[in-house]
Amino acid sequence: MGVESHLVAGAPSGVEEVLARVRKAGGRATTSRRILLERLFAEGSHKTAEELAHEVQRVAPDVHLSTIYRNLEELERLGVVTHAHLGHGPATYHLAAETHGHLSCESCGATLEAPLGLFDGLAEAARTTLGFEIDPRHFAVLGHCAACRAREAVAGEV
Amino acid sequence: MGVESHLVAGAPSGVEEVLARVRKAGGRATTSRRILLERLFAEGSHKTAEELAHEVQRVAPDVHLSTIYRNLEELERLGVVTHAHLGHGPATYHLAAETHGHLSCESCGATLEAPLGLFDGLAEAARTTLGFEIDPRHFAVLGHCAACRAREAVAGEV
DNA sequence: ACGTTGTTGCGAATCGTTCCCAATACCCCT
DNA sequence: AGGGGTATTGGGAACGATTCGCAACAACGT
Repeated sequence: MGVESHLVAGAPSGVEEVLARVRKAGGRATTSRRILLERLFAEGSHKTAEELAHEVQRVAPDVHLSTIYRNLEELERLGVVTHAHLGHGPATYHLAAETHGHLSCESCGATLEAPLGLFDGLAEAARTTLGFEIDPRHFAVLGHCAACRAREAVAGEV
Repeated sequence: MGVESHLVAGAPSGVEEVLARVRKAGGRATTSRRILLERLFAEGSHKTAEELAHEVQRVAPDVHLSTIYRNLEELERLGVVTHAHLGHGPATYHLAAETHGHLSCESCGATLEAPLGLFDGLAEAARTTLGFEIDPRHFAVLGHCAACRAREAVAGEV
Protein backbone atom coordinates (compact mmCIF):
# COMPACT_ATOMS: atom_id res chain seq x y z
CA MET A 1 0.00 0.00 0.00
CA GLY A 2 2.57 2.55 -0.97
CA VAL A 3 4.58 1.70 2.05
CA GLU A 4 7.75 2.87 0.36
CA SER A 5 6.17 6.03 -1.01
CA HIS A 6 6.91 8.07 2.07
CA LEU A 7 10.49 6.98 2.36
CA VAL A 8 12.91 9.76 1.58
CA ALA A 9 14.54 9.11 -1.79
CA GLY A 10 18.29 8.84 -1.58
CA ALA A 11 18.33 8.51 2.18
CA PRO A 12 21.53 6.84 3.30
CA SER A 13 19.63 4.09 5.04
CA GLY A 14 16.00 3.08 5.06
CA VAL A 15 13.60 0.57 6.44
CA GLU A 16 14.14 -1.99 3.70
CA GLU A 17 17.91 -1.76 3.95
CA VAL A 18 17.68 -2.50 7.65
CA LEU A 19 15.33 -5.42 7.02
CA ALA A 20 17.80 -6.84 4.49
CA ARG A 21 20.42 -6.62 7.21
CA VAL A 22 18.07 -8.34 9.64
CA ARG A 23 17.53 -11.16 7.16
CA LYS A 24 21.23 -11.53 6.49
CA ALA A 25 21.72 -12.01 10.22
CA GLY A 26 19.23 -14.88 10.25
CA GLY A 27 16.27 -12.79 11.31
CA ARG A 28 12.97 -12.25 9.59
CA ALA A 29 11.22 -9.24 8.14
CA THR A 30 7.96 -9.28 10.05
CA THR A 31 5.29 -6.66 9.71
CA SER A 32 5.58 -5.46 13.30
CA ARG A 33 9.30 -5.04 12.80
CA ARG A 34 8.76 -3.12 9.58
CA ILE A 35 6.22 -0.77 11.14
CA LEU A 36 8.44 -0.17 14.13
CA LEU A 37 11.31 0.74 11.83
CA GLU A 38 9.08 3.14 9.93
CA ARG A 39 8.31 4.87 13.20
CA LEU A 40 11.97 5.00 14.15
CA PHE A 41 12.89 6.53 10.80
CA ALA A 42 10.05 9.04 11.11
CA GLU A 43 10.41 12.43 12.73
CA GLY A 44 10.84 12.90 16.44
CA SER A 45 13.58 11.52 18.57
CA HIS A 46 13.69 10.18 22.09
CA LYS A 47 10.62 8.02 22.01
CA THR A 48 9.96 5.55 24.79
CA ALA A 49 9.03 1.94 24.10
CA GLU A 50 5.49 2.73 25.12
CA GLU A 51 5.22 5.73 22.80
CA LEU A 52 6.55 3.64 19.94
CA ALA A 53 4.05 0.93 20.80
CA HIS A 54 1.18 3.39 20.57
CA GLU A 55 2.41 4.67 17.24
CA VAL A 56 2.77 1.16 15.88
CA GLN A 57 -0.64 0.20 17.22
CA ARG A 58 -2.29 2.96 15.25
CA VAL A 59 -1.38 0.89 12.19
CA ALA A 60 -1.43 -2.62 13.64
CA PRO A 61 -3.45 -2.63 16.87
CA ASP A 62 -2.48 -6.13 17.92
CA VAL A 63 1.24 -5.52 18.23
CA HIS A 64 2.09 -6.16 21.85
CA LEU A 65 4.34 -3.99 23.97
CA SER A 66 6.61 -6.94 24.62
CA THR A 67 7.07 -7.32 20.86
CA ILE A 68 8.21 -3.71 20.72
CA TYR A 69 10.75 -4.36 23.44
CA ARG A 70 11.99 -7.52 21.74
CA ASN A 71 12.36 -5.80 18.40
CA LEU A 72 14.12 -2.82 19.90
CA GLU A 73 16.49 -5.19 21.62
CA GLU A 74 17.17 -7.06 18.38
CA LEU A 75 17.65 -3.85 16.39
CA GLU A 76 19.99 -2.62 19.06
CA ARG A 77 22.06 -5.78 18.80
CA LEU A 78 22.35 -5.12 15.06
CA GLY A 79 23.54 -1.60 15.76
CA VAL A 80 20.55 0.08 14.12
CA VAL A 81 19.08 1.73 17.19
CA THR A 82 20.33 2.74 20.62
CA HIS A 83 18.60 3.72 23.78
CA ALA A 84 19.47 6.44 26.25
CA HIS A 85 18.37 7.21 29.79
CA LEU A 86 17.40 10.83 30.12
CA GLY A 87 16.74 10.86 33.84
CA HIS A 88 14.23 8.96 35.88
CA GLY A 89 11.55 7.20 33.92
CA PRO A 90 11.64 4.99 30.85
CA ALA A 91 14.50 4.73 28.37
CA THR A 92 14.22 6.44 24.99
CA TYR A 93 15.16 4.94 21.66
CA HIS A 94 16.48 6.45 18.46
CA LEU A 95 18.47 5.51 15.39
CA ALA A 96 22.07 4.78 16.15
CA ALA A 97 23.06 6.90 13.16
CA GLU A 98 21.81 10.02 14.95
CA THR A 99 24.50 9.98 17.55
CA HIS A 100 24.80 12.64 20.21
CA GLY A 101 24.97 13.15 23.95
CA HIS A 102 22.07 14.33 26.08
CA LEU A 103 21.61 17.12 28.56
CA SER A 104 18.41 16.76 30.54
CA CYS A 105 16.85 19.51 32.62
CA GLU A 106 15.92 18.42 36.14
CA SER A 107 13.34 21.18 36.45
CA CYS A 108 11.30 20.94 33.26
CA GLY A 109 12.41 17.60 31.86
CA ALA A 110 13.48 19.03 28.52
CA THR A 111 16.28 17.20 26.78
CA LEU A 112 18.94 18.88 24.67
CA GLU A 113 20.92 16.94 22.14
CA ALA A 114 24.56 17.74 22.69
CA PRO A 115 27.18 17.35 19.98
CA LEU A 116 29.75 14.82 21.14
CA GLY A 117 32.45 17.49 20.88
CA LEU A 118 30.96 19.11 23.96
CA PHE A 119 32.30 16.21 26.00
CA ASP A 120 35.88 16.43 24.71
CA GLY A 121 37.15 18.27 27.77
CA LEU A 122 35.67 15.74 30.17
CA ALA A 123 36.85 12.86 27.97
CA GLU A 124 40.39 14.18 27.99
CA ALA A 125 40.40 14.81 31.73
CA ALA A 126 38.97 11.38 32.55
CA ARG A 127 41.39 9.64 30.21
CA THR A 128 44.54 11.31 31.44
CA THR A 129 43.79 11.41 35.16
CA LEU A 130 41.90 8.14 35.60
CA GLY A 131 42.48 6.09 32.45
CA PHE A 132 38.73 6.07 32.00
CA GLU A 133 37.24 6.33 28.52
CA ILE A 134 33.81 7.95 28.75
CA ASP A 135 30.86 7.20 26.52
CA PRO A 136 28.56 10.20 26.91
CA ARG A 137 25.73 8.76 24.83
CA HIS A 138 24.03 6.21 27.07
CA PHE A 139 23.15 8.36 30.06
CA ALA A 140 22.15 11.98 30.01
CA VAL A 141 23.97 14.56 32.08
CA LEU A 142 21.47 16.33 34.29
CA GLY A 143 21.35 19.98 35.13
CA HIS A 144 19.25 23.04 34.46
CA CYS A 145 18.42 24.54 31.10
CA ALA A 146 18.67 28.21 30.29
CA ALA A 147 14.92 28.86 30.57
CA CYS A 148 14.58 27.22 33.98
CA ARG A 149 17.70 28.95 35.29
CA ALA A 150 16.23 32.29 34.33
CA ARG A 151 12.88 31.47 35.88
CA GLU A 152 14.45 30.15 39.08
CA ALA A 153 16.75 33.13 39.40
CA VAL A 154 13.76 35.48 39.29
CA ALA A 155 11.72 33.39 41.72
CA GLY A 156 14.72 33.24 44.05
CA GLU A 157 15.11 36.95 44.63
CA VAL A 158 11.94 37.93 46.47
CA MET B 1 37.87 16.34 64.30
CA GLY B 2 39.74 13.84 62.26
CA VAL B 3 37.14 11.71 60.62
CA GLU B 4 34.90 14.62 59.77
CA SER B 5 37.72 16.81 58.54
CA HIS B 6 36.99 16.01 54.88
CA LEU B 7 33.33 16.89 55.21
CA VAL B 8 31.89 20.08 53.84
CA ALA B 9 31.72 22.87 56.39
CA GLY B 10 28.23 23.48 57.75
CA ALA B 11 26.98 19.97 57.14
CA PRO B 12 26.12 17.95 60.24
CA SER B 13 29.11 15.81 61.02
CA GLY B 14 27.58 13.20 63.27
CA VAL B 15 24.50 11.10 63.84
CA GLU B 16 23.26 13.14 66.79
CA GLU B 17 23.74 16.44 64.99
CA VAL B 18 21.59 15.18 62.15
CA LEU B 19 18.93 13.97 64.55
CA ALA B 20 18.88 17.39 66.22
CA ARG B 21 18.28 18.87 62.80
CA VAL B 22 15.53 16.33 62.14
CA ARG B 23 13.85 17.29 65.40
CA LYS B 24 14.15 20.99 64.65
CA ALA B 25 12.34 20.35 61.38
CA GLY B 26 9.44 18.73 63.24
CA GLY B 27 10.63 15.18 62.81
CA ARG B 28 11.44 12.56 65.40
CA ALA B 29 14.57 10.72 66.38
CA THR B 30 13.44 7.15 65.98
CA THR B 31 15.70 4.18 66.47
CA SER B 32 15.47 3.03 62.88
CA ARG B 33 16.44 6.49 61.75
CA ARG B 34 19.38 6.56 64.14
CA ILE B 35 20.66 3.18 63.05
CA LEU B 36 20.32 4.11 59.39
CA LEU B 37 22.34 7.27 60.00
CA GLU B 38 25.02 5.27 61.76
CA ARG B 39 25.32 3.10 58.67
CA LEU B 40 25.46 6.12 56.39
CA PHE B 41 28.22 7.69 58.46
CA ALA B 42 30.12 4.40 58.52
CA GLU B 43 32.69 3.49 55.91
CA GLY B 44 31.77 2.50 52.39
CA SER B 45 29.96 4.64 49.92
CA HIS B 46 27.44 3.89 47.24
CA LYS B 47 25.13 1.62 49.17
CA THR B 48 21.73 0.72 47.77
CA ALA B 49 18.59 0.96 49.87
CA GLU B 50 18.53 -2.81 50.11
CA GLU B 51 22.13 -3.02 51.28
CA LEU B 52 21.44 -0.38 53.89
CA ALA B 53 18.34 -2.30 54.96
CA HIS B 54 20.40 -5.44 55.50
CA GLU B 55 22.98 -3.55 57.53
CA VAL B 56 20.28 -1.95 59.66
CA GLN B 57 18.53 -5.28 60.11
CA ARG B 58 21.64 -6.83 61.59
CA VAL B 59 20.97 -4.53 64.55
CA ALA B 60 17.18 -4.19 64.37
CA PRO B 61 15.74 -7.08 62.36
CA ASP B 62 12.21 -5.70 62.14
CA VAL B 63 13.05 -2.53 60.25
CA HIS B 64 11.20 -2.76 56.98
CA LEU B 65 12.67 -1.89 53.60
CA SER B 66 9.95 0.70 53.07
CA THR B 67 11.05 2.42 56.27
CA ILE B 68 14.55 2.64 54.86
CA TYR B 69 13.21 4.25 51.71
CA ARG B 70 11.08 6.69 53.67
CA ASN B 71 13.95 7.67 55.93
CA LEU B 72 16.32 8.12 53.02
CA GLU B 73 13.73 10.31 51.34
CA GLU B 74 13.32 12.41 54.49
CA LEU B 75 17.07 12.74 55.01
CA GLU B 76 17.45 13.72 51.41
CA ARG B 77 14.85 16.45 51.83
CA LEU B 78 16.90 17.75 54.75
CA GLY B 79 20.01 17.79 52.58
CA VAL B 80 21.85 15.20 54.63
CA VAL B 81 22.05 12.43 52.02
CA THR B 82 21.84 12.23 48.25
CA HIS B 83 21.38 9.39 45.87
CA ALA B 84 23.07 8.76 42.55
CA HIS B 85 22.33 6.43 39.65
CA LEU B 86 25.43 4.55 38.63
CA GLY B 87 23.99 2.78 35.62
CA HIS B 88 21.21 0.27 35.42
CA GLY B 89 20.04 -1.15 38.71
CA PRO B 90 19.14 0.44 42.01
CA ALA B 91 20.15 3.92 43.16
CA THR B 92 22.95 4.34 45.67
CA TYR B 93 22.93 6.63 48.67
CA HIS B 94 25.64 8.53 50.46
CA LEU B 95 26.13 11.56 52.65
CA ALA B 96 25.52 14.77 50.78
CA ALA B 97 28.68 16.18 52.33
CA GLU B 98 30.84 13.71 50.40
CA THR B 99 30.21 15.31 47.06
CA HIS B 100 31.69 14.04 43.81
CA GLY B 101 30.77 12.87 40.34
CA HIS B 102 30.71 9.26 39.24
CA LEU B 103 32.28 7.36 36.37
CA SER B 104 30.82 3.91 35.97
CA CYS B 105 32.37 1.13 33.88
CA GLU B 106 29.89 -0.52 31.53
CA SER B 107 32.01 -3.67 31.37
CA CYS B 108 32.79 -4.49 34.98
CA GLY B 109 30.38 -2.20 36.83
CA ALA B 110 33.11 -0.55 38.88
CA THR B 111 32.43 3.02 39.92
CA LEU B 112 35.06 5.70 40.21
CA GLU B 113 34.47 8.80 42.26
CA ALA B 114 35.42 11.76 40.15
CA PRO B 115 36.40 15.12 41.63
CA LEU B 116 33.94 17.72 40.42
CA GLY B 117 36.80 19.62 38.79
CA LEU B 118 36.94 16.90 36.17
CA PHE B 119 33.67 18.20 34.78
CA ASP B 120 34.78 21.82 34.48
CA GLY B 121 35.46 21.57 30.76
CA LEU B 122 32.06 20.12 30.02
CA ALA B 123 30.37 22.58 32.37
CA GLU B 124 32.02 25.50 30.61
CA ALA B 125 31.15 24.17 27.14
CA ALA B 126 27.52 23.46 28.04
CA ARG B 127 27.11 26.83 29.71
CA THR B 128 28.54 28.93 26.91
CA THR B 129 27.12 27.05 23.93
CA LEU B 130 23.74 25.99 25.30
CA GLY B 131 23.14 28.01 28.44
CA PHE B 132 22.84 24.73 30.29
CA GLU B 133 24.22 24.40 33.81
CA ILE B 134 25.22 20.78 34.40
CA ASP B 135 25.03 18.96 37.71
CA PRO B 136 27.34 15.97 37.32
CA ARG B 137 26.48 14.38 40.64
CA HIS B 138 23.12 12.73 40.16
CA PHE B 139 23.84 10.46 37.23
CA ALA B 140 27.09 8.67 36.52
CA VAL B 141 28.87 9.07 33.21
CA LEU B 142 29.34 5.65 31.68
CA GLY B 143 32.35 4.38 29.85
CA HIS B 144 35.17 1.90 30.25
CA CYS B 145 37.73 1.80 33.02
CA ALA B 146 41.44 1.37 32.47
CA ALA B 147 41.48 -2.31 33.43
CA CYS B 148 38.63 -3.27 31.12
CA ARG B 149 40.06 -1.24 28.25
CA ALA B 150 43.33 -3.12 28.59
CA ARG B 151 41.58 -6.47 28.76
CA GLU B 152 39.33 -5.70 25.80
CA ALA B 153 42.21 -4.41 23.70
CA VAL B 154 44.07 -7.71 24.16
CA ALA B 155 40.98 -9.81 23.42
CA GLY B 156 40.28 -7.71 20.35
CA GLU B 157 43.57 -8.32 18.49
CA VAL B 158 43.33 -11.92 17.28
C1' DA C 1 1.66 10.84 82.34
C1' DC C 2 -0.92 12.16 78.11
C1' DG C 3 -2.35 13.23 73.82
C1' DT C 4 -0.95 14.72 69.37
C1' DT C 5 0.96 13.44 65.38
C1' DG C 6 5.10 11.71 63.09
C1' DT C 7 6.53 6.92 62.13
C1' DT C 8 6.43 2.17 61.50
C1' DG C 9 5.44 -2.57 59.66
C1' DC C 10 3.09 -4.79 56.41
C1' DG C 11 1.23 -5.88 52.20
C1' DA C 12 -0.56 -4.35 47.99
C1' DA C 13 0.09 -1.32 44.02
C1' DT C 14 2.93 0.80 40.56
C1' DC C 15 6.19 1.32 36.80
C1' DG C 16 9.33 -0.27 33.36
C1' DT C 17 11.00 -4.30 31.56
C1' DT C 18 11.84 -9.23 30.85
C1' DC C 19 10.38 -14.03 30.58
C1' DC C 20 7.67 -18.08 29.32
C1' DC C 21 4.52 -20.43 26.35
C1' DA C 22 1.84 -22.33 22.74
C1' DA C 23 0.39 -20.56 18.31
C1' DT C 24 1.72 -18.21 14.16
C1' DA C 25 4.10 -16.58 10.04
C1' DC C 26 8.35 -16.02 7.47
C1' DC C 27 11.41 -17.79 4.08
C1' DC C 28 14.56 -21.42 2.52
C1' DC C 29 14.46 -25.60 0.02
C1' DT C 30 12.79 -28.60 -3.39
C1' DA D 1 4.01 -23.11 -5.14
C1' DG D 2 4.04 -25.96 -1.16
C1' DG D 3 6.06 -27.88 3.17
C1' DG D 4 8.89 -27.66 6.95
C1' DG D 5 12.11 -25.63 10.29
C1' DT D 6 12.44 -21.98 13.33
C1' DA D 7 12.20 -16.98 14.31
C1' DT D 8 8.72 -14.38 16.02
C1' DT D 9 4.39 -13.29 18.03
C1' DG D 10 0.39 -12.21 21.52
C1' DG D 11 -0.74 -12.83 25.90
C1' DG D 12 0.08 -12.79 30.41
C1' DA D 13 2.70 -13.72 34.36
C1' DA D 14 7.11 -12.60 36.74
C1' DC D 15 10.47 -9.44 37.91
C1' DG D 16 13.23 -5.61 40.49
C1' DA D 17 12.96 -1.12 42.37
C1' DT D 18 10.21 1.89 44.52
C1' DT D 19 5.94 3.96 46.38
C1' DC D 20 1.49 3.94 48.78
C1' DG D 21 -2.40 3.08 52.10
C1' DC D 22 -3.55 2.01 56.50
C1' DA D 23 -4.05 0.66 61.23
C1' DA D 24 -0.98 0.19 65.19
C1' DC D 25 2.71 2.36 67.52
C1' DA D 26 5.98 5.45 69.78
C1' DA D 27 8.38 10.30 70.36
C1' DC D 28 8.23 14.51 72.32
C1' DG D 29 6.19 18.94 74.08
C1' DT D 30 3.32 20.13 77.79
